[in-house]
Amino acid sequence: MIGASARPRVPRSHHKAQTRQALVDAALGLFATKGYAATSTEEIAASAGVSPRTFFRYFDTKDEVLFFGGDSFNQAVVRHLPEQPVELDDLAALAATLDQLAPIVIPLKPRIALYFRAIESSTTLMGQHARAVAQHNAAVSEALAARRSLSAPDERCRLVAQVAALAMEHAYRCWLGSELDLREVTSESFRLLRELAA
Amino acid sequence: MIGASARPRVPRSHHKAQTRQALVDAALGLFATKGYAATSTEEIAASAGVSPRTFFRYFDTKDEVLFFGGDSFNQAVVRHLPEQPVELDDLAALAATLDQLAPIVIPLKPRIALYFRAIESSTTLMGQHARAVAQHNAAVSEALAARRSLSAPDERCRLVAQVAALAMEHAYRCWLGSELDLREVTSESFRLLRELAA
DNA sequence: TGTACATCAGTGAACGCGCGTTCACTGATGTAC
DNA sequence: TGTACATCAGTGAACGCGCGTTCACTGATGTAC
Repeated sequence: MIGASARPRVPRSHHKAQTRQALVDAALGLFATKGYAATSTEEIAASAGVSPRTFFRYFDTKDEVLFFGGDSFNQAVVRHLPEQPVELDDLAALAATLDQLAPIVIPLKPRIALYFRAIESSTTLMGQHARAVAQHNAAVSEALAARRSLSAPDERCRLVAQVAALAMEHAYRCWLGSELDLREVTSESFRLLRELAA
Repeated sequence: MIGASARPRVPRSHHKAQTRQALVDAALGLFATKGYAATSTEEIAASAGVSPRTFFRYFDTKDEVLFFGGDSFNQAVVRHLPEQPVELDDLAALAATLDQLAPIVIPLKPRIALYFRAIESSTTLMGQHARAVAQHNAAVSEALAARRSLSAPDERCRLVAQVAALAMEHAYRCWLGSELDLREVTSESFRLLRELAA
C-alpha cells in the first residue's frame, strides 16, 4: 500500500515560515488596496487562511506585519560596498553598489509597488518605513566608515548615507511609475545629485 | 461700584485658541516624557484642564495634536526664498534663507527638542513628521520652480528641496544636542553637502 | 521499526482598554432690536 | 443701555469597535528509548 498515507508529514519550520509569509502577503495586498486603517487583523488572518488569534502569534502589533525584505537588501548593500574600487568616492561607490544590486531588485517590482502604496495609506506605516530607512542608513554609514578605515562613522558618513538613500528612493519612485530601466534611472538620479551641488 | 463684575468677559475666539494651545502643549510634554502610546487622550485633556470629551472637539485623532508650527516656518521659507540674490544657485539660496530664519528658530529650541523626543517615541508620530516634511519639501520645490521661472517643479527642484531638508534636519539635530550656534552648524552642514558631491 | 512522551503551531473564548462617536445638555459669549 | 434670542465652547454619559492579552485546549511534529 505505498503512498496510502494521508499527509506527507511536512516539517514544522517549513509550515511556520509558510504561515508567516501568507500573513505578510495578505497584509501587503489588503493594506495596498483598502488602506491600513480599514484593514483589521481579523481580515488579514482570514485572507491568509488562519484563525484571528494566530496573527498575534507571529506579530506583536498590527503594523509589524508590514515587511518586504528591506533587511536582506540592506545586508546586500553592506556586503557589496567594500568590494568597490578604492578610487571611487563614497557616493560613486554607493551608486556602483546599487547598480550591481539592480538585478535582484527588478523582479520584486510588483511587490515594491504594493509596499509603497501601502505606506502611503497610513501615518503609522509611513513611520515604520521611516524607521526602516533610518536603520538602513545607520548600517550604510558604518560600512562607509569601514571603507575609510574609521573606527566609527563621522558626520560625513552619515550625511552621504542619507543623501544616497534619498537619490535611491527618488529613483525607485520614478521607476515604479514608468517602464524605464532601473539602472538608468538610478544613475541619472546620482548624476543629478552631483550636478546640483557643483 | 466700578470693577465689581465677576468675570472680565473674555472673547470666545481667544478662549478657544487658549484651550487648543493648552492641549497641544500638554500633549507635547506628555509624549516627550512618557511616550505616545503610554499617554491617553484623557490624560492630555486632564493635563490641559479640560474634560476628556473636549479633546475630540479640537482634534479628530490622537496624533493630530502633535503640532509645533512647522507650517509657519514652511511659509516663512517660501516667502524668503524669492528674495535671495539671483546669482546664488538653488542650494545656496536655501542655505541663505535658513540663515535668515535662524533668529526665529533659536528661541524655540526647548520646544523643538520636545518635538523630536516625542516623535522618536512612536512610529505614528514618526510618520506624522515624515508627512509634514514631505509637504514642506513640496512647497519648497514649488518655490524653487518659481525662482527659475518654471511652471511646475521638475526632478531637480524636488531633489534640491529634499537634499536641503536633509542638511537642515541634520544641522538641527546637531544643534539640539549641543551648545553650538545654529547658523554655524547649518552652514557647516551645507558645506559638507557640497564637499561630498564634489 | 514501534511506542510513549515532549514540544509547539494553531485555535476558541472571554476579556481589558483606549480611541473615537453619538445624543442630549449647560452656560457663557455674541447679536438683533 | 437693556432685553431676548442665537450661537457655540465645553461637558456627561453611554456606546461601538478593533487591538492586543490571558487561559485552556487540540492535534501534528519531533524525539527518546
